[in-house]
Amino acid sequence: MLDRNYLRHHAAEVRDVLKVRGFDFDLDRYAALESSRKALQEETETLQAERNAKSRAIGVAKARGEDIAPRIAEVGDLGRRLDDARARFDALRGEFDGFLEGIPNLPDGSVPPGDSEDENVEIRSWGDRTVFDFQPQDHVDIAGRALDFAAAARISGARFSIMSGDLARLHRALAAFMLDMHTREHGYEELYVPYIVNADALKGTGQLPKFEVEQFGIRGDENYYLIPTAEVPVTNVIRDTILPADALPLRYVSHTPCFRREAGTYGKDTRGIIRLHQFDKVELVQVVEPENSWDALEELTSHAEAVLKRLELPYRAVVLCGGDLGFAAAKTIDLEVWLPGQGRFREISSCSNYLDFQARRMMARYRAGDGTAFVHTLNGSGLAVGRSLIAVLENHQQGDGTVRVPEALQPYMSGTTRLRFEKP
RNA sequence: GGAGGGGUGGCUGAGUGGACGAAAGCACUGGUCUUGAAAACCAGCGAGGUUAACGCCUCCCAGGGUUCGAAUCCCUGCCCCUCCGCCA
Repeated sequence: MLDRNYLRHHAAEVRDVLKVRGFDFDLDRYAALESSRKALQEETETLQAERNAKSRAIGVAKARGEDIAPRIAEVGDLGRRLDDARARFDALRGEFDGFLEGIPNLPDGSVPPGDSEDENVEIRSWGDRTVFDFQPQDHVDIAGRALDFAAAARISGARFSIMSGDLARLHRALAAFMLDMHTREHGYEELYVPYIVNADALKGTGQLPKFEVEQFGIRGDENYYLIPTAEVPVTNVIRDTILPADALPLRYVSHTPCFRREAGTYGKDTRGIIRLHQFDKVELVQVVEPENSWDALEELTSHAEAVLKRLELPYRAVVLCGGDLGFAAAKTIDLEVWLPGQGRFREISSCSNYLDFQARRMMARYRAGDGTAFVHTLNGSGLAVGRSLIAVLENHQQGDGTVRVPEALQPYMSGTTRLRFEKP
């Protein structure tokens, strides 16, 4: 949610900045809503003030033992007029709130223009694209019988998977490794959180009301949803709170499954486990003082990068262009890992600074000097576990059909250095 | 699932339908005193909206209702606690 007060004085500027992300801010509608708001608020509050004054006078008169009947008569239809004004004001406010909730965050000045991911800008890269002296396979062929889509389809449907044996174990090892690294080396506190959240939580982080179709709702209960990312429960930990200044920064890491409808992606990434309705992710969340959030974005991104390096996976970092930027983010740096099976870089982490956009929706504040101020929130994948699994399989495959277990993962695999998966 | 008891500021906790955004204590901030600190004393101290400002408005879990007037009375929901039952 944008700052209403800022919007009031910089509406035209906001419209121009939002063009960077291809959002059309309706200045006329905004002006109309704002002027109605002002008129209705004034009318309502004037009537309230009048009612308060008269009621108070009745109280005083009664205490003195005077006859209050004439005073009550004087109130007349004030109550009805007030109810009427308030009803109109409430209706307008609902409309206004809906309008404001639908406005995405302002992109930072450093966000490059562009309409699609093709216009994202690479800012750095690490490692060389893996080369093979044999014909590399993709993760589906490497994993062989350890990946069962047919059974998953029978149980659940398309875009689900079942992993077995060493593959399931490798998946678990990746998550455990990431959690340990972030808690022991990067100063994050591990959180175990609910996988089902209410609508307010999703509203707080910005998935609702605009992206309802991408969420899995719980049947029979409009208010409950499966989490699309740990960002939702973890960031909402601070909803409706005023944190003491010395509590910041908060650094949380959480491993959860993520559930996404993947609406609008039919026919895309249908092979393998690149895009599923359910996948695991280790998520990093930071809550910081406003002046530190840009440094925090760099830091958080470097924490995610550290995982890729330790797993010996070549990657590049790109800044998302305006058109590719998520609704709530002011700036996002994606980490893309090299996938030999696809011959291209694919997103494996998305690190964003939301500034006070989420904090404003969540009413998450801290004590700053005399008063309170909204915190800044950030998050990033550290990393997506399923895609990390793909990357390990494809980058560390050997000519003899085995997969080398990177040294960092070996302690989590009882020292195993090579994996061999049964072929169908 | 059954029975009962509760939700009031950062915390504890008073609050009779009328001067209550709300006693008191703790915590916190400033001051006096002190070589310094502690103690004591004095003062300040919830959040949000709106306004150029004075001010006005809203908020005592949430939503309805009664009333000239609701923290207070009524209804519904949510959450917490205790006991019983069930359960991993």
